[in-house]
Amino acid sequence: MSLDRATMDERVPRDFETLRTTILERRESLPKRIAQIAAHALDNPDDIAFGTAASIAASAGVQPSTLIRFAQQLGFDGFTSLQQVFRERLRERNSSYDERLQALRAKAEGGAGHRAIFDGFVAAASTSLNDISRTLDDAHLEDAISLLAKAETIYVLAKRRSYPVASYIAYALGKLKIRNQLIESAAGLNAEMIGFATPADAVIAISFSPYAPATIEEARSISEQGVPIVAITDSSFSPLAQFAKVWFEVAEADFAGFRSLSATMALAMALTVGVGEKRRDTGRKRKA
Amino acid sequence: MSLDRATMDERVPRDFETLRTTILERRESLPKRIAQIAAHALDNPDDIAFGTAASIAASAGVQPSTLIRFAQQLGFDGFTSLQQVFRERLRERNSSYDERLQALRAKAEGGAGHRAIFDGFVAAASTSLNDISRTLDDAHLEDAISLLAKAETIYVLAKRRSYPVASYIAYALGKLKIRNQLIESAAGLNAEMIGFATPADAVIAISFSPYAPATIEEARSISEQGVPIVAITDSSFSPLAQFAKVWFEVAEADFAGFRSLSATMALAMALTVGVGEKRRDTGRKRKA
DNA sequence: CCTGGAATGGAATGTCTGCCTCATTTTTTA
DNA sequence: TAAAAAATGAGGCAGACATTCCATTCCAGG
Repeated sequence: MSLDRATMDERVPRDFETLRTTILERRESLPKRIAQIAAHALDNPDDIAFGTAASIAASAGVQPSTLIRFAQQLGFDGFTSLQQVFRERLRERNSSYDERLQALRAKAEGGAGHRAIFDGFVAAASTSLNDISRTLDDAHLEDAISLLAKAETIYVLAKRRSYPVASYIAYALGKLKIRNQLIESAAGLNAEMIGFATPADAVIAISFSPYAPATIEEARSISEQGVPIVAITDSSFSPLAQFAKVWFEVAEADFAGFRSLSATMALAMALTVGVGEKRRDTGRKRKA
Repeated sequence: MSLDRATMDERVPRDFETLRTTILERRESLPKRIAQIAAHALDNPDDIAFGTAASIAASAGVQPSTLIRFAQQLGFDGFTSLQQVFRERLRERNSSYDERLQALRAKAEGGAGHRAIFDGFVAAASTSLNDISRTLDDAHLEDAISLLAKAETIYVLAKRRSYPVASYIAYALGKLKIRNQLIESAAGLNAEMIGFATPADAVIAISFSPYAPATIEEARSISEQGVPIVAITDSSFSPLAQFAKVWFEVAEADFAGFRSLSATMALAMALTVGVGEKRRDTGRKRKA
């Protein structure tokens, strides 16, 4: 009993990723019905893991025998061995994101020592990132970037808890050679600084509850001068929202009374780099 | 055809969590062999999902018929329906952390528009958090917190990219009523400020490659005064590490040339709140 | 110590499984 | 266009499967 060389030389994919890559590589060269199964398999891996050859074949619209031929073509000795790979994928895949977070939170609440505190902040940051990734509105992002990209100078306005974000935005804008002005409260010259802003400029204002009165006041004053504002805040009732042309609602999780900044940071970076890219593109177009 | 009332009234657990709870509730009242299976099922849910009645029974050390009786006792009409619940659990559990990150990264690389940039930063932040969660040394954390908790004044030293973290630490320490001094470069009075520090104080210094020369220089000068330093940096070759009593290696992922700050932030928060807690505890002990 | 009923073990059963084979169709090659 | 090769469909078969049934064991109550 001897298998032909081609079959023997072929390494049988033992893990899902390899299998996936193999299938995608050969996609073009596969017979019609086999390709049909290949597509179905990659689209519904869970069905392959749990179904029977007959049920899978039916839902892929082919004969069971074709399914077996598909498996054999990949180097498996039958459908069952192929199925093992799909099952292993479910079995070995890490605990879900939620389970991981739950574990972290459990450690943070029940755990002793300072490691628990650390875990709590990591969990809060992860949760925040997860939330914003789900809820961020693409259109708002585009609008905000367009608005900021047109500005001559970008003013960055934030106090207290939000100030670290503002300082990072200022740093990043500087690195991208985008003219910007961080409005700090240090020297008490904010009113004068704000006075320089014109409708050709733009503002990134960041404030979360409890809103720093100074931030609100400055935002009002600068919006009355006709300067468009992009706001990052935490609810639609935020006083910042009413002054803003575009505003983002960012819900940050908190731990030990300190809210995370990770989601706000990610958004801030996206805005900054987005503006940088947009300016480069526009610049190129103008030159051309 | 009529089922007896007891069976009819009993709601069949349709999801894994309900099933789990039900089993744990009845644990005491279950016959020996059935309990044996119950324990095995909750300990090896994946095996129940994939195995056959015979294989599961064997690995639990019972007869297949007992397995079926177990399922029926829970209100299922057979082993197969019970198995569905275990399979559903695997099917519905969210895609793994890695898959989620890969998807984000894929979108960030392949995707168009500014959403891709945002996804990239979220992915970088998640990766960083994940990494630090794995690699952070609990002992270092304890050491650093002890060191900082004893300090009369905590000096916070960071420039450029790390400055946002420093400003957040300063903000948080302030909220916790812990005396601290942020060393900014603004007024050029850093040397004088540093001169005030004594060995009874402590420093949190943050710097990543390319290390801001000023930060290094100030760290050196302050350590020569005998002030202990807790450093957050990115490699053991960092010039900061040599001056530090305790140092943390934080590997931040980057996107579009900007490194994430999320891991550093989480660590910074943990240090800050950890010091706050330690001080409260010590205060209580002293009073008592 | 007996006894009735529940719990358990193990073999019997009928269904369904994966896989093979072979006839038929489609595609490729000459 | 004819012949050869590959791909496909469909039925059949051996084995594995979940389940049932019945004999045996265990255990509480008298």
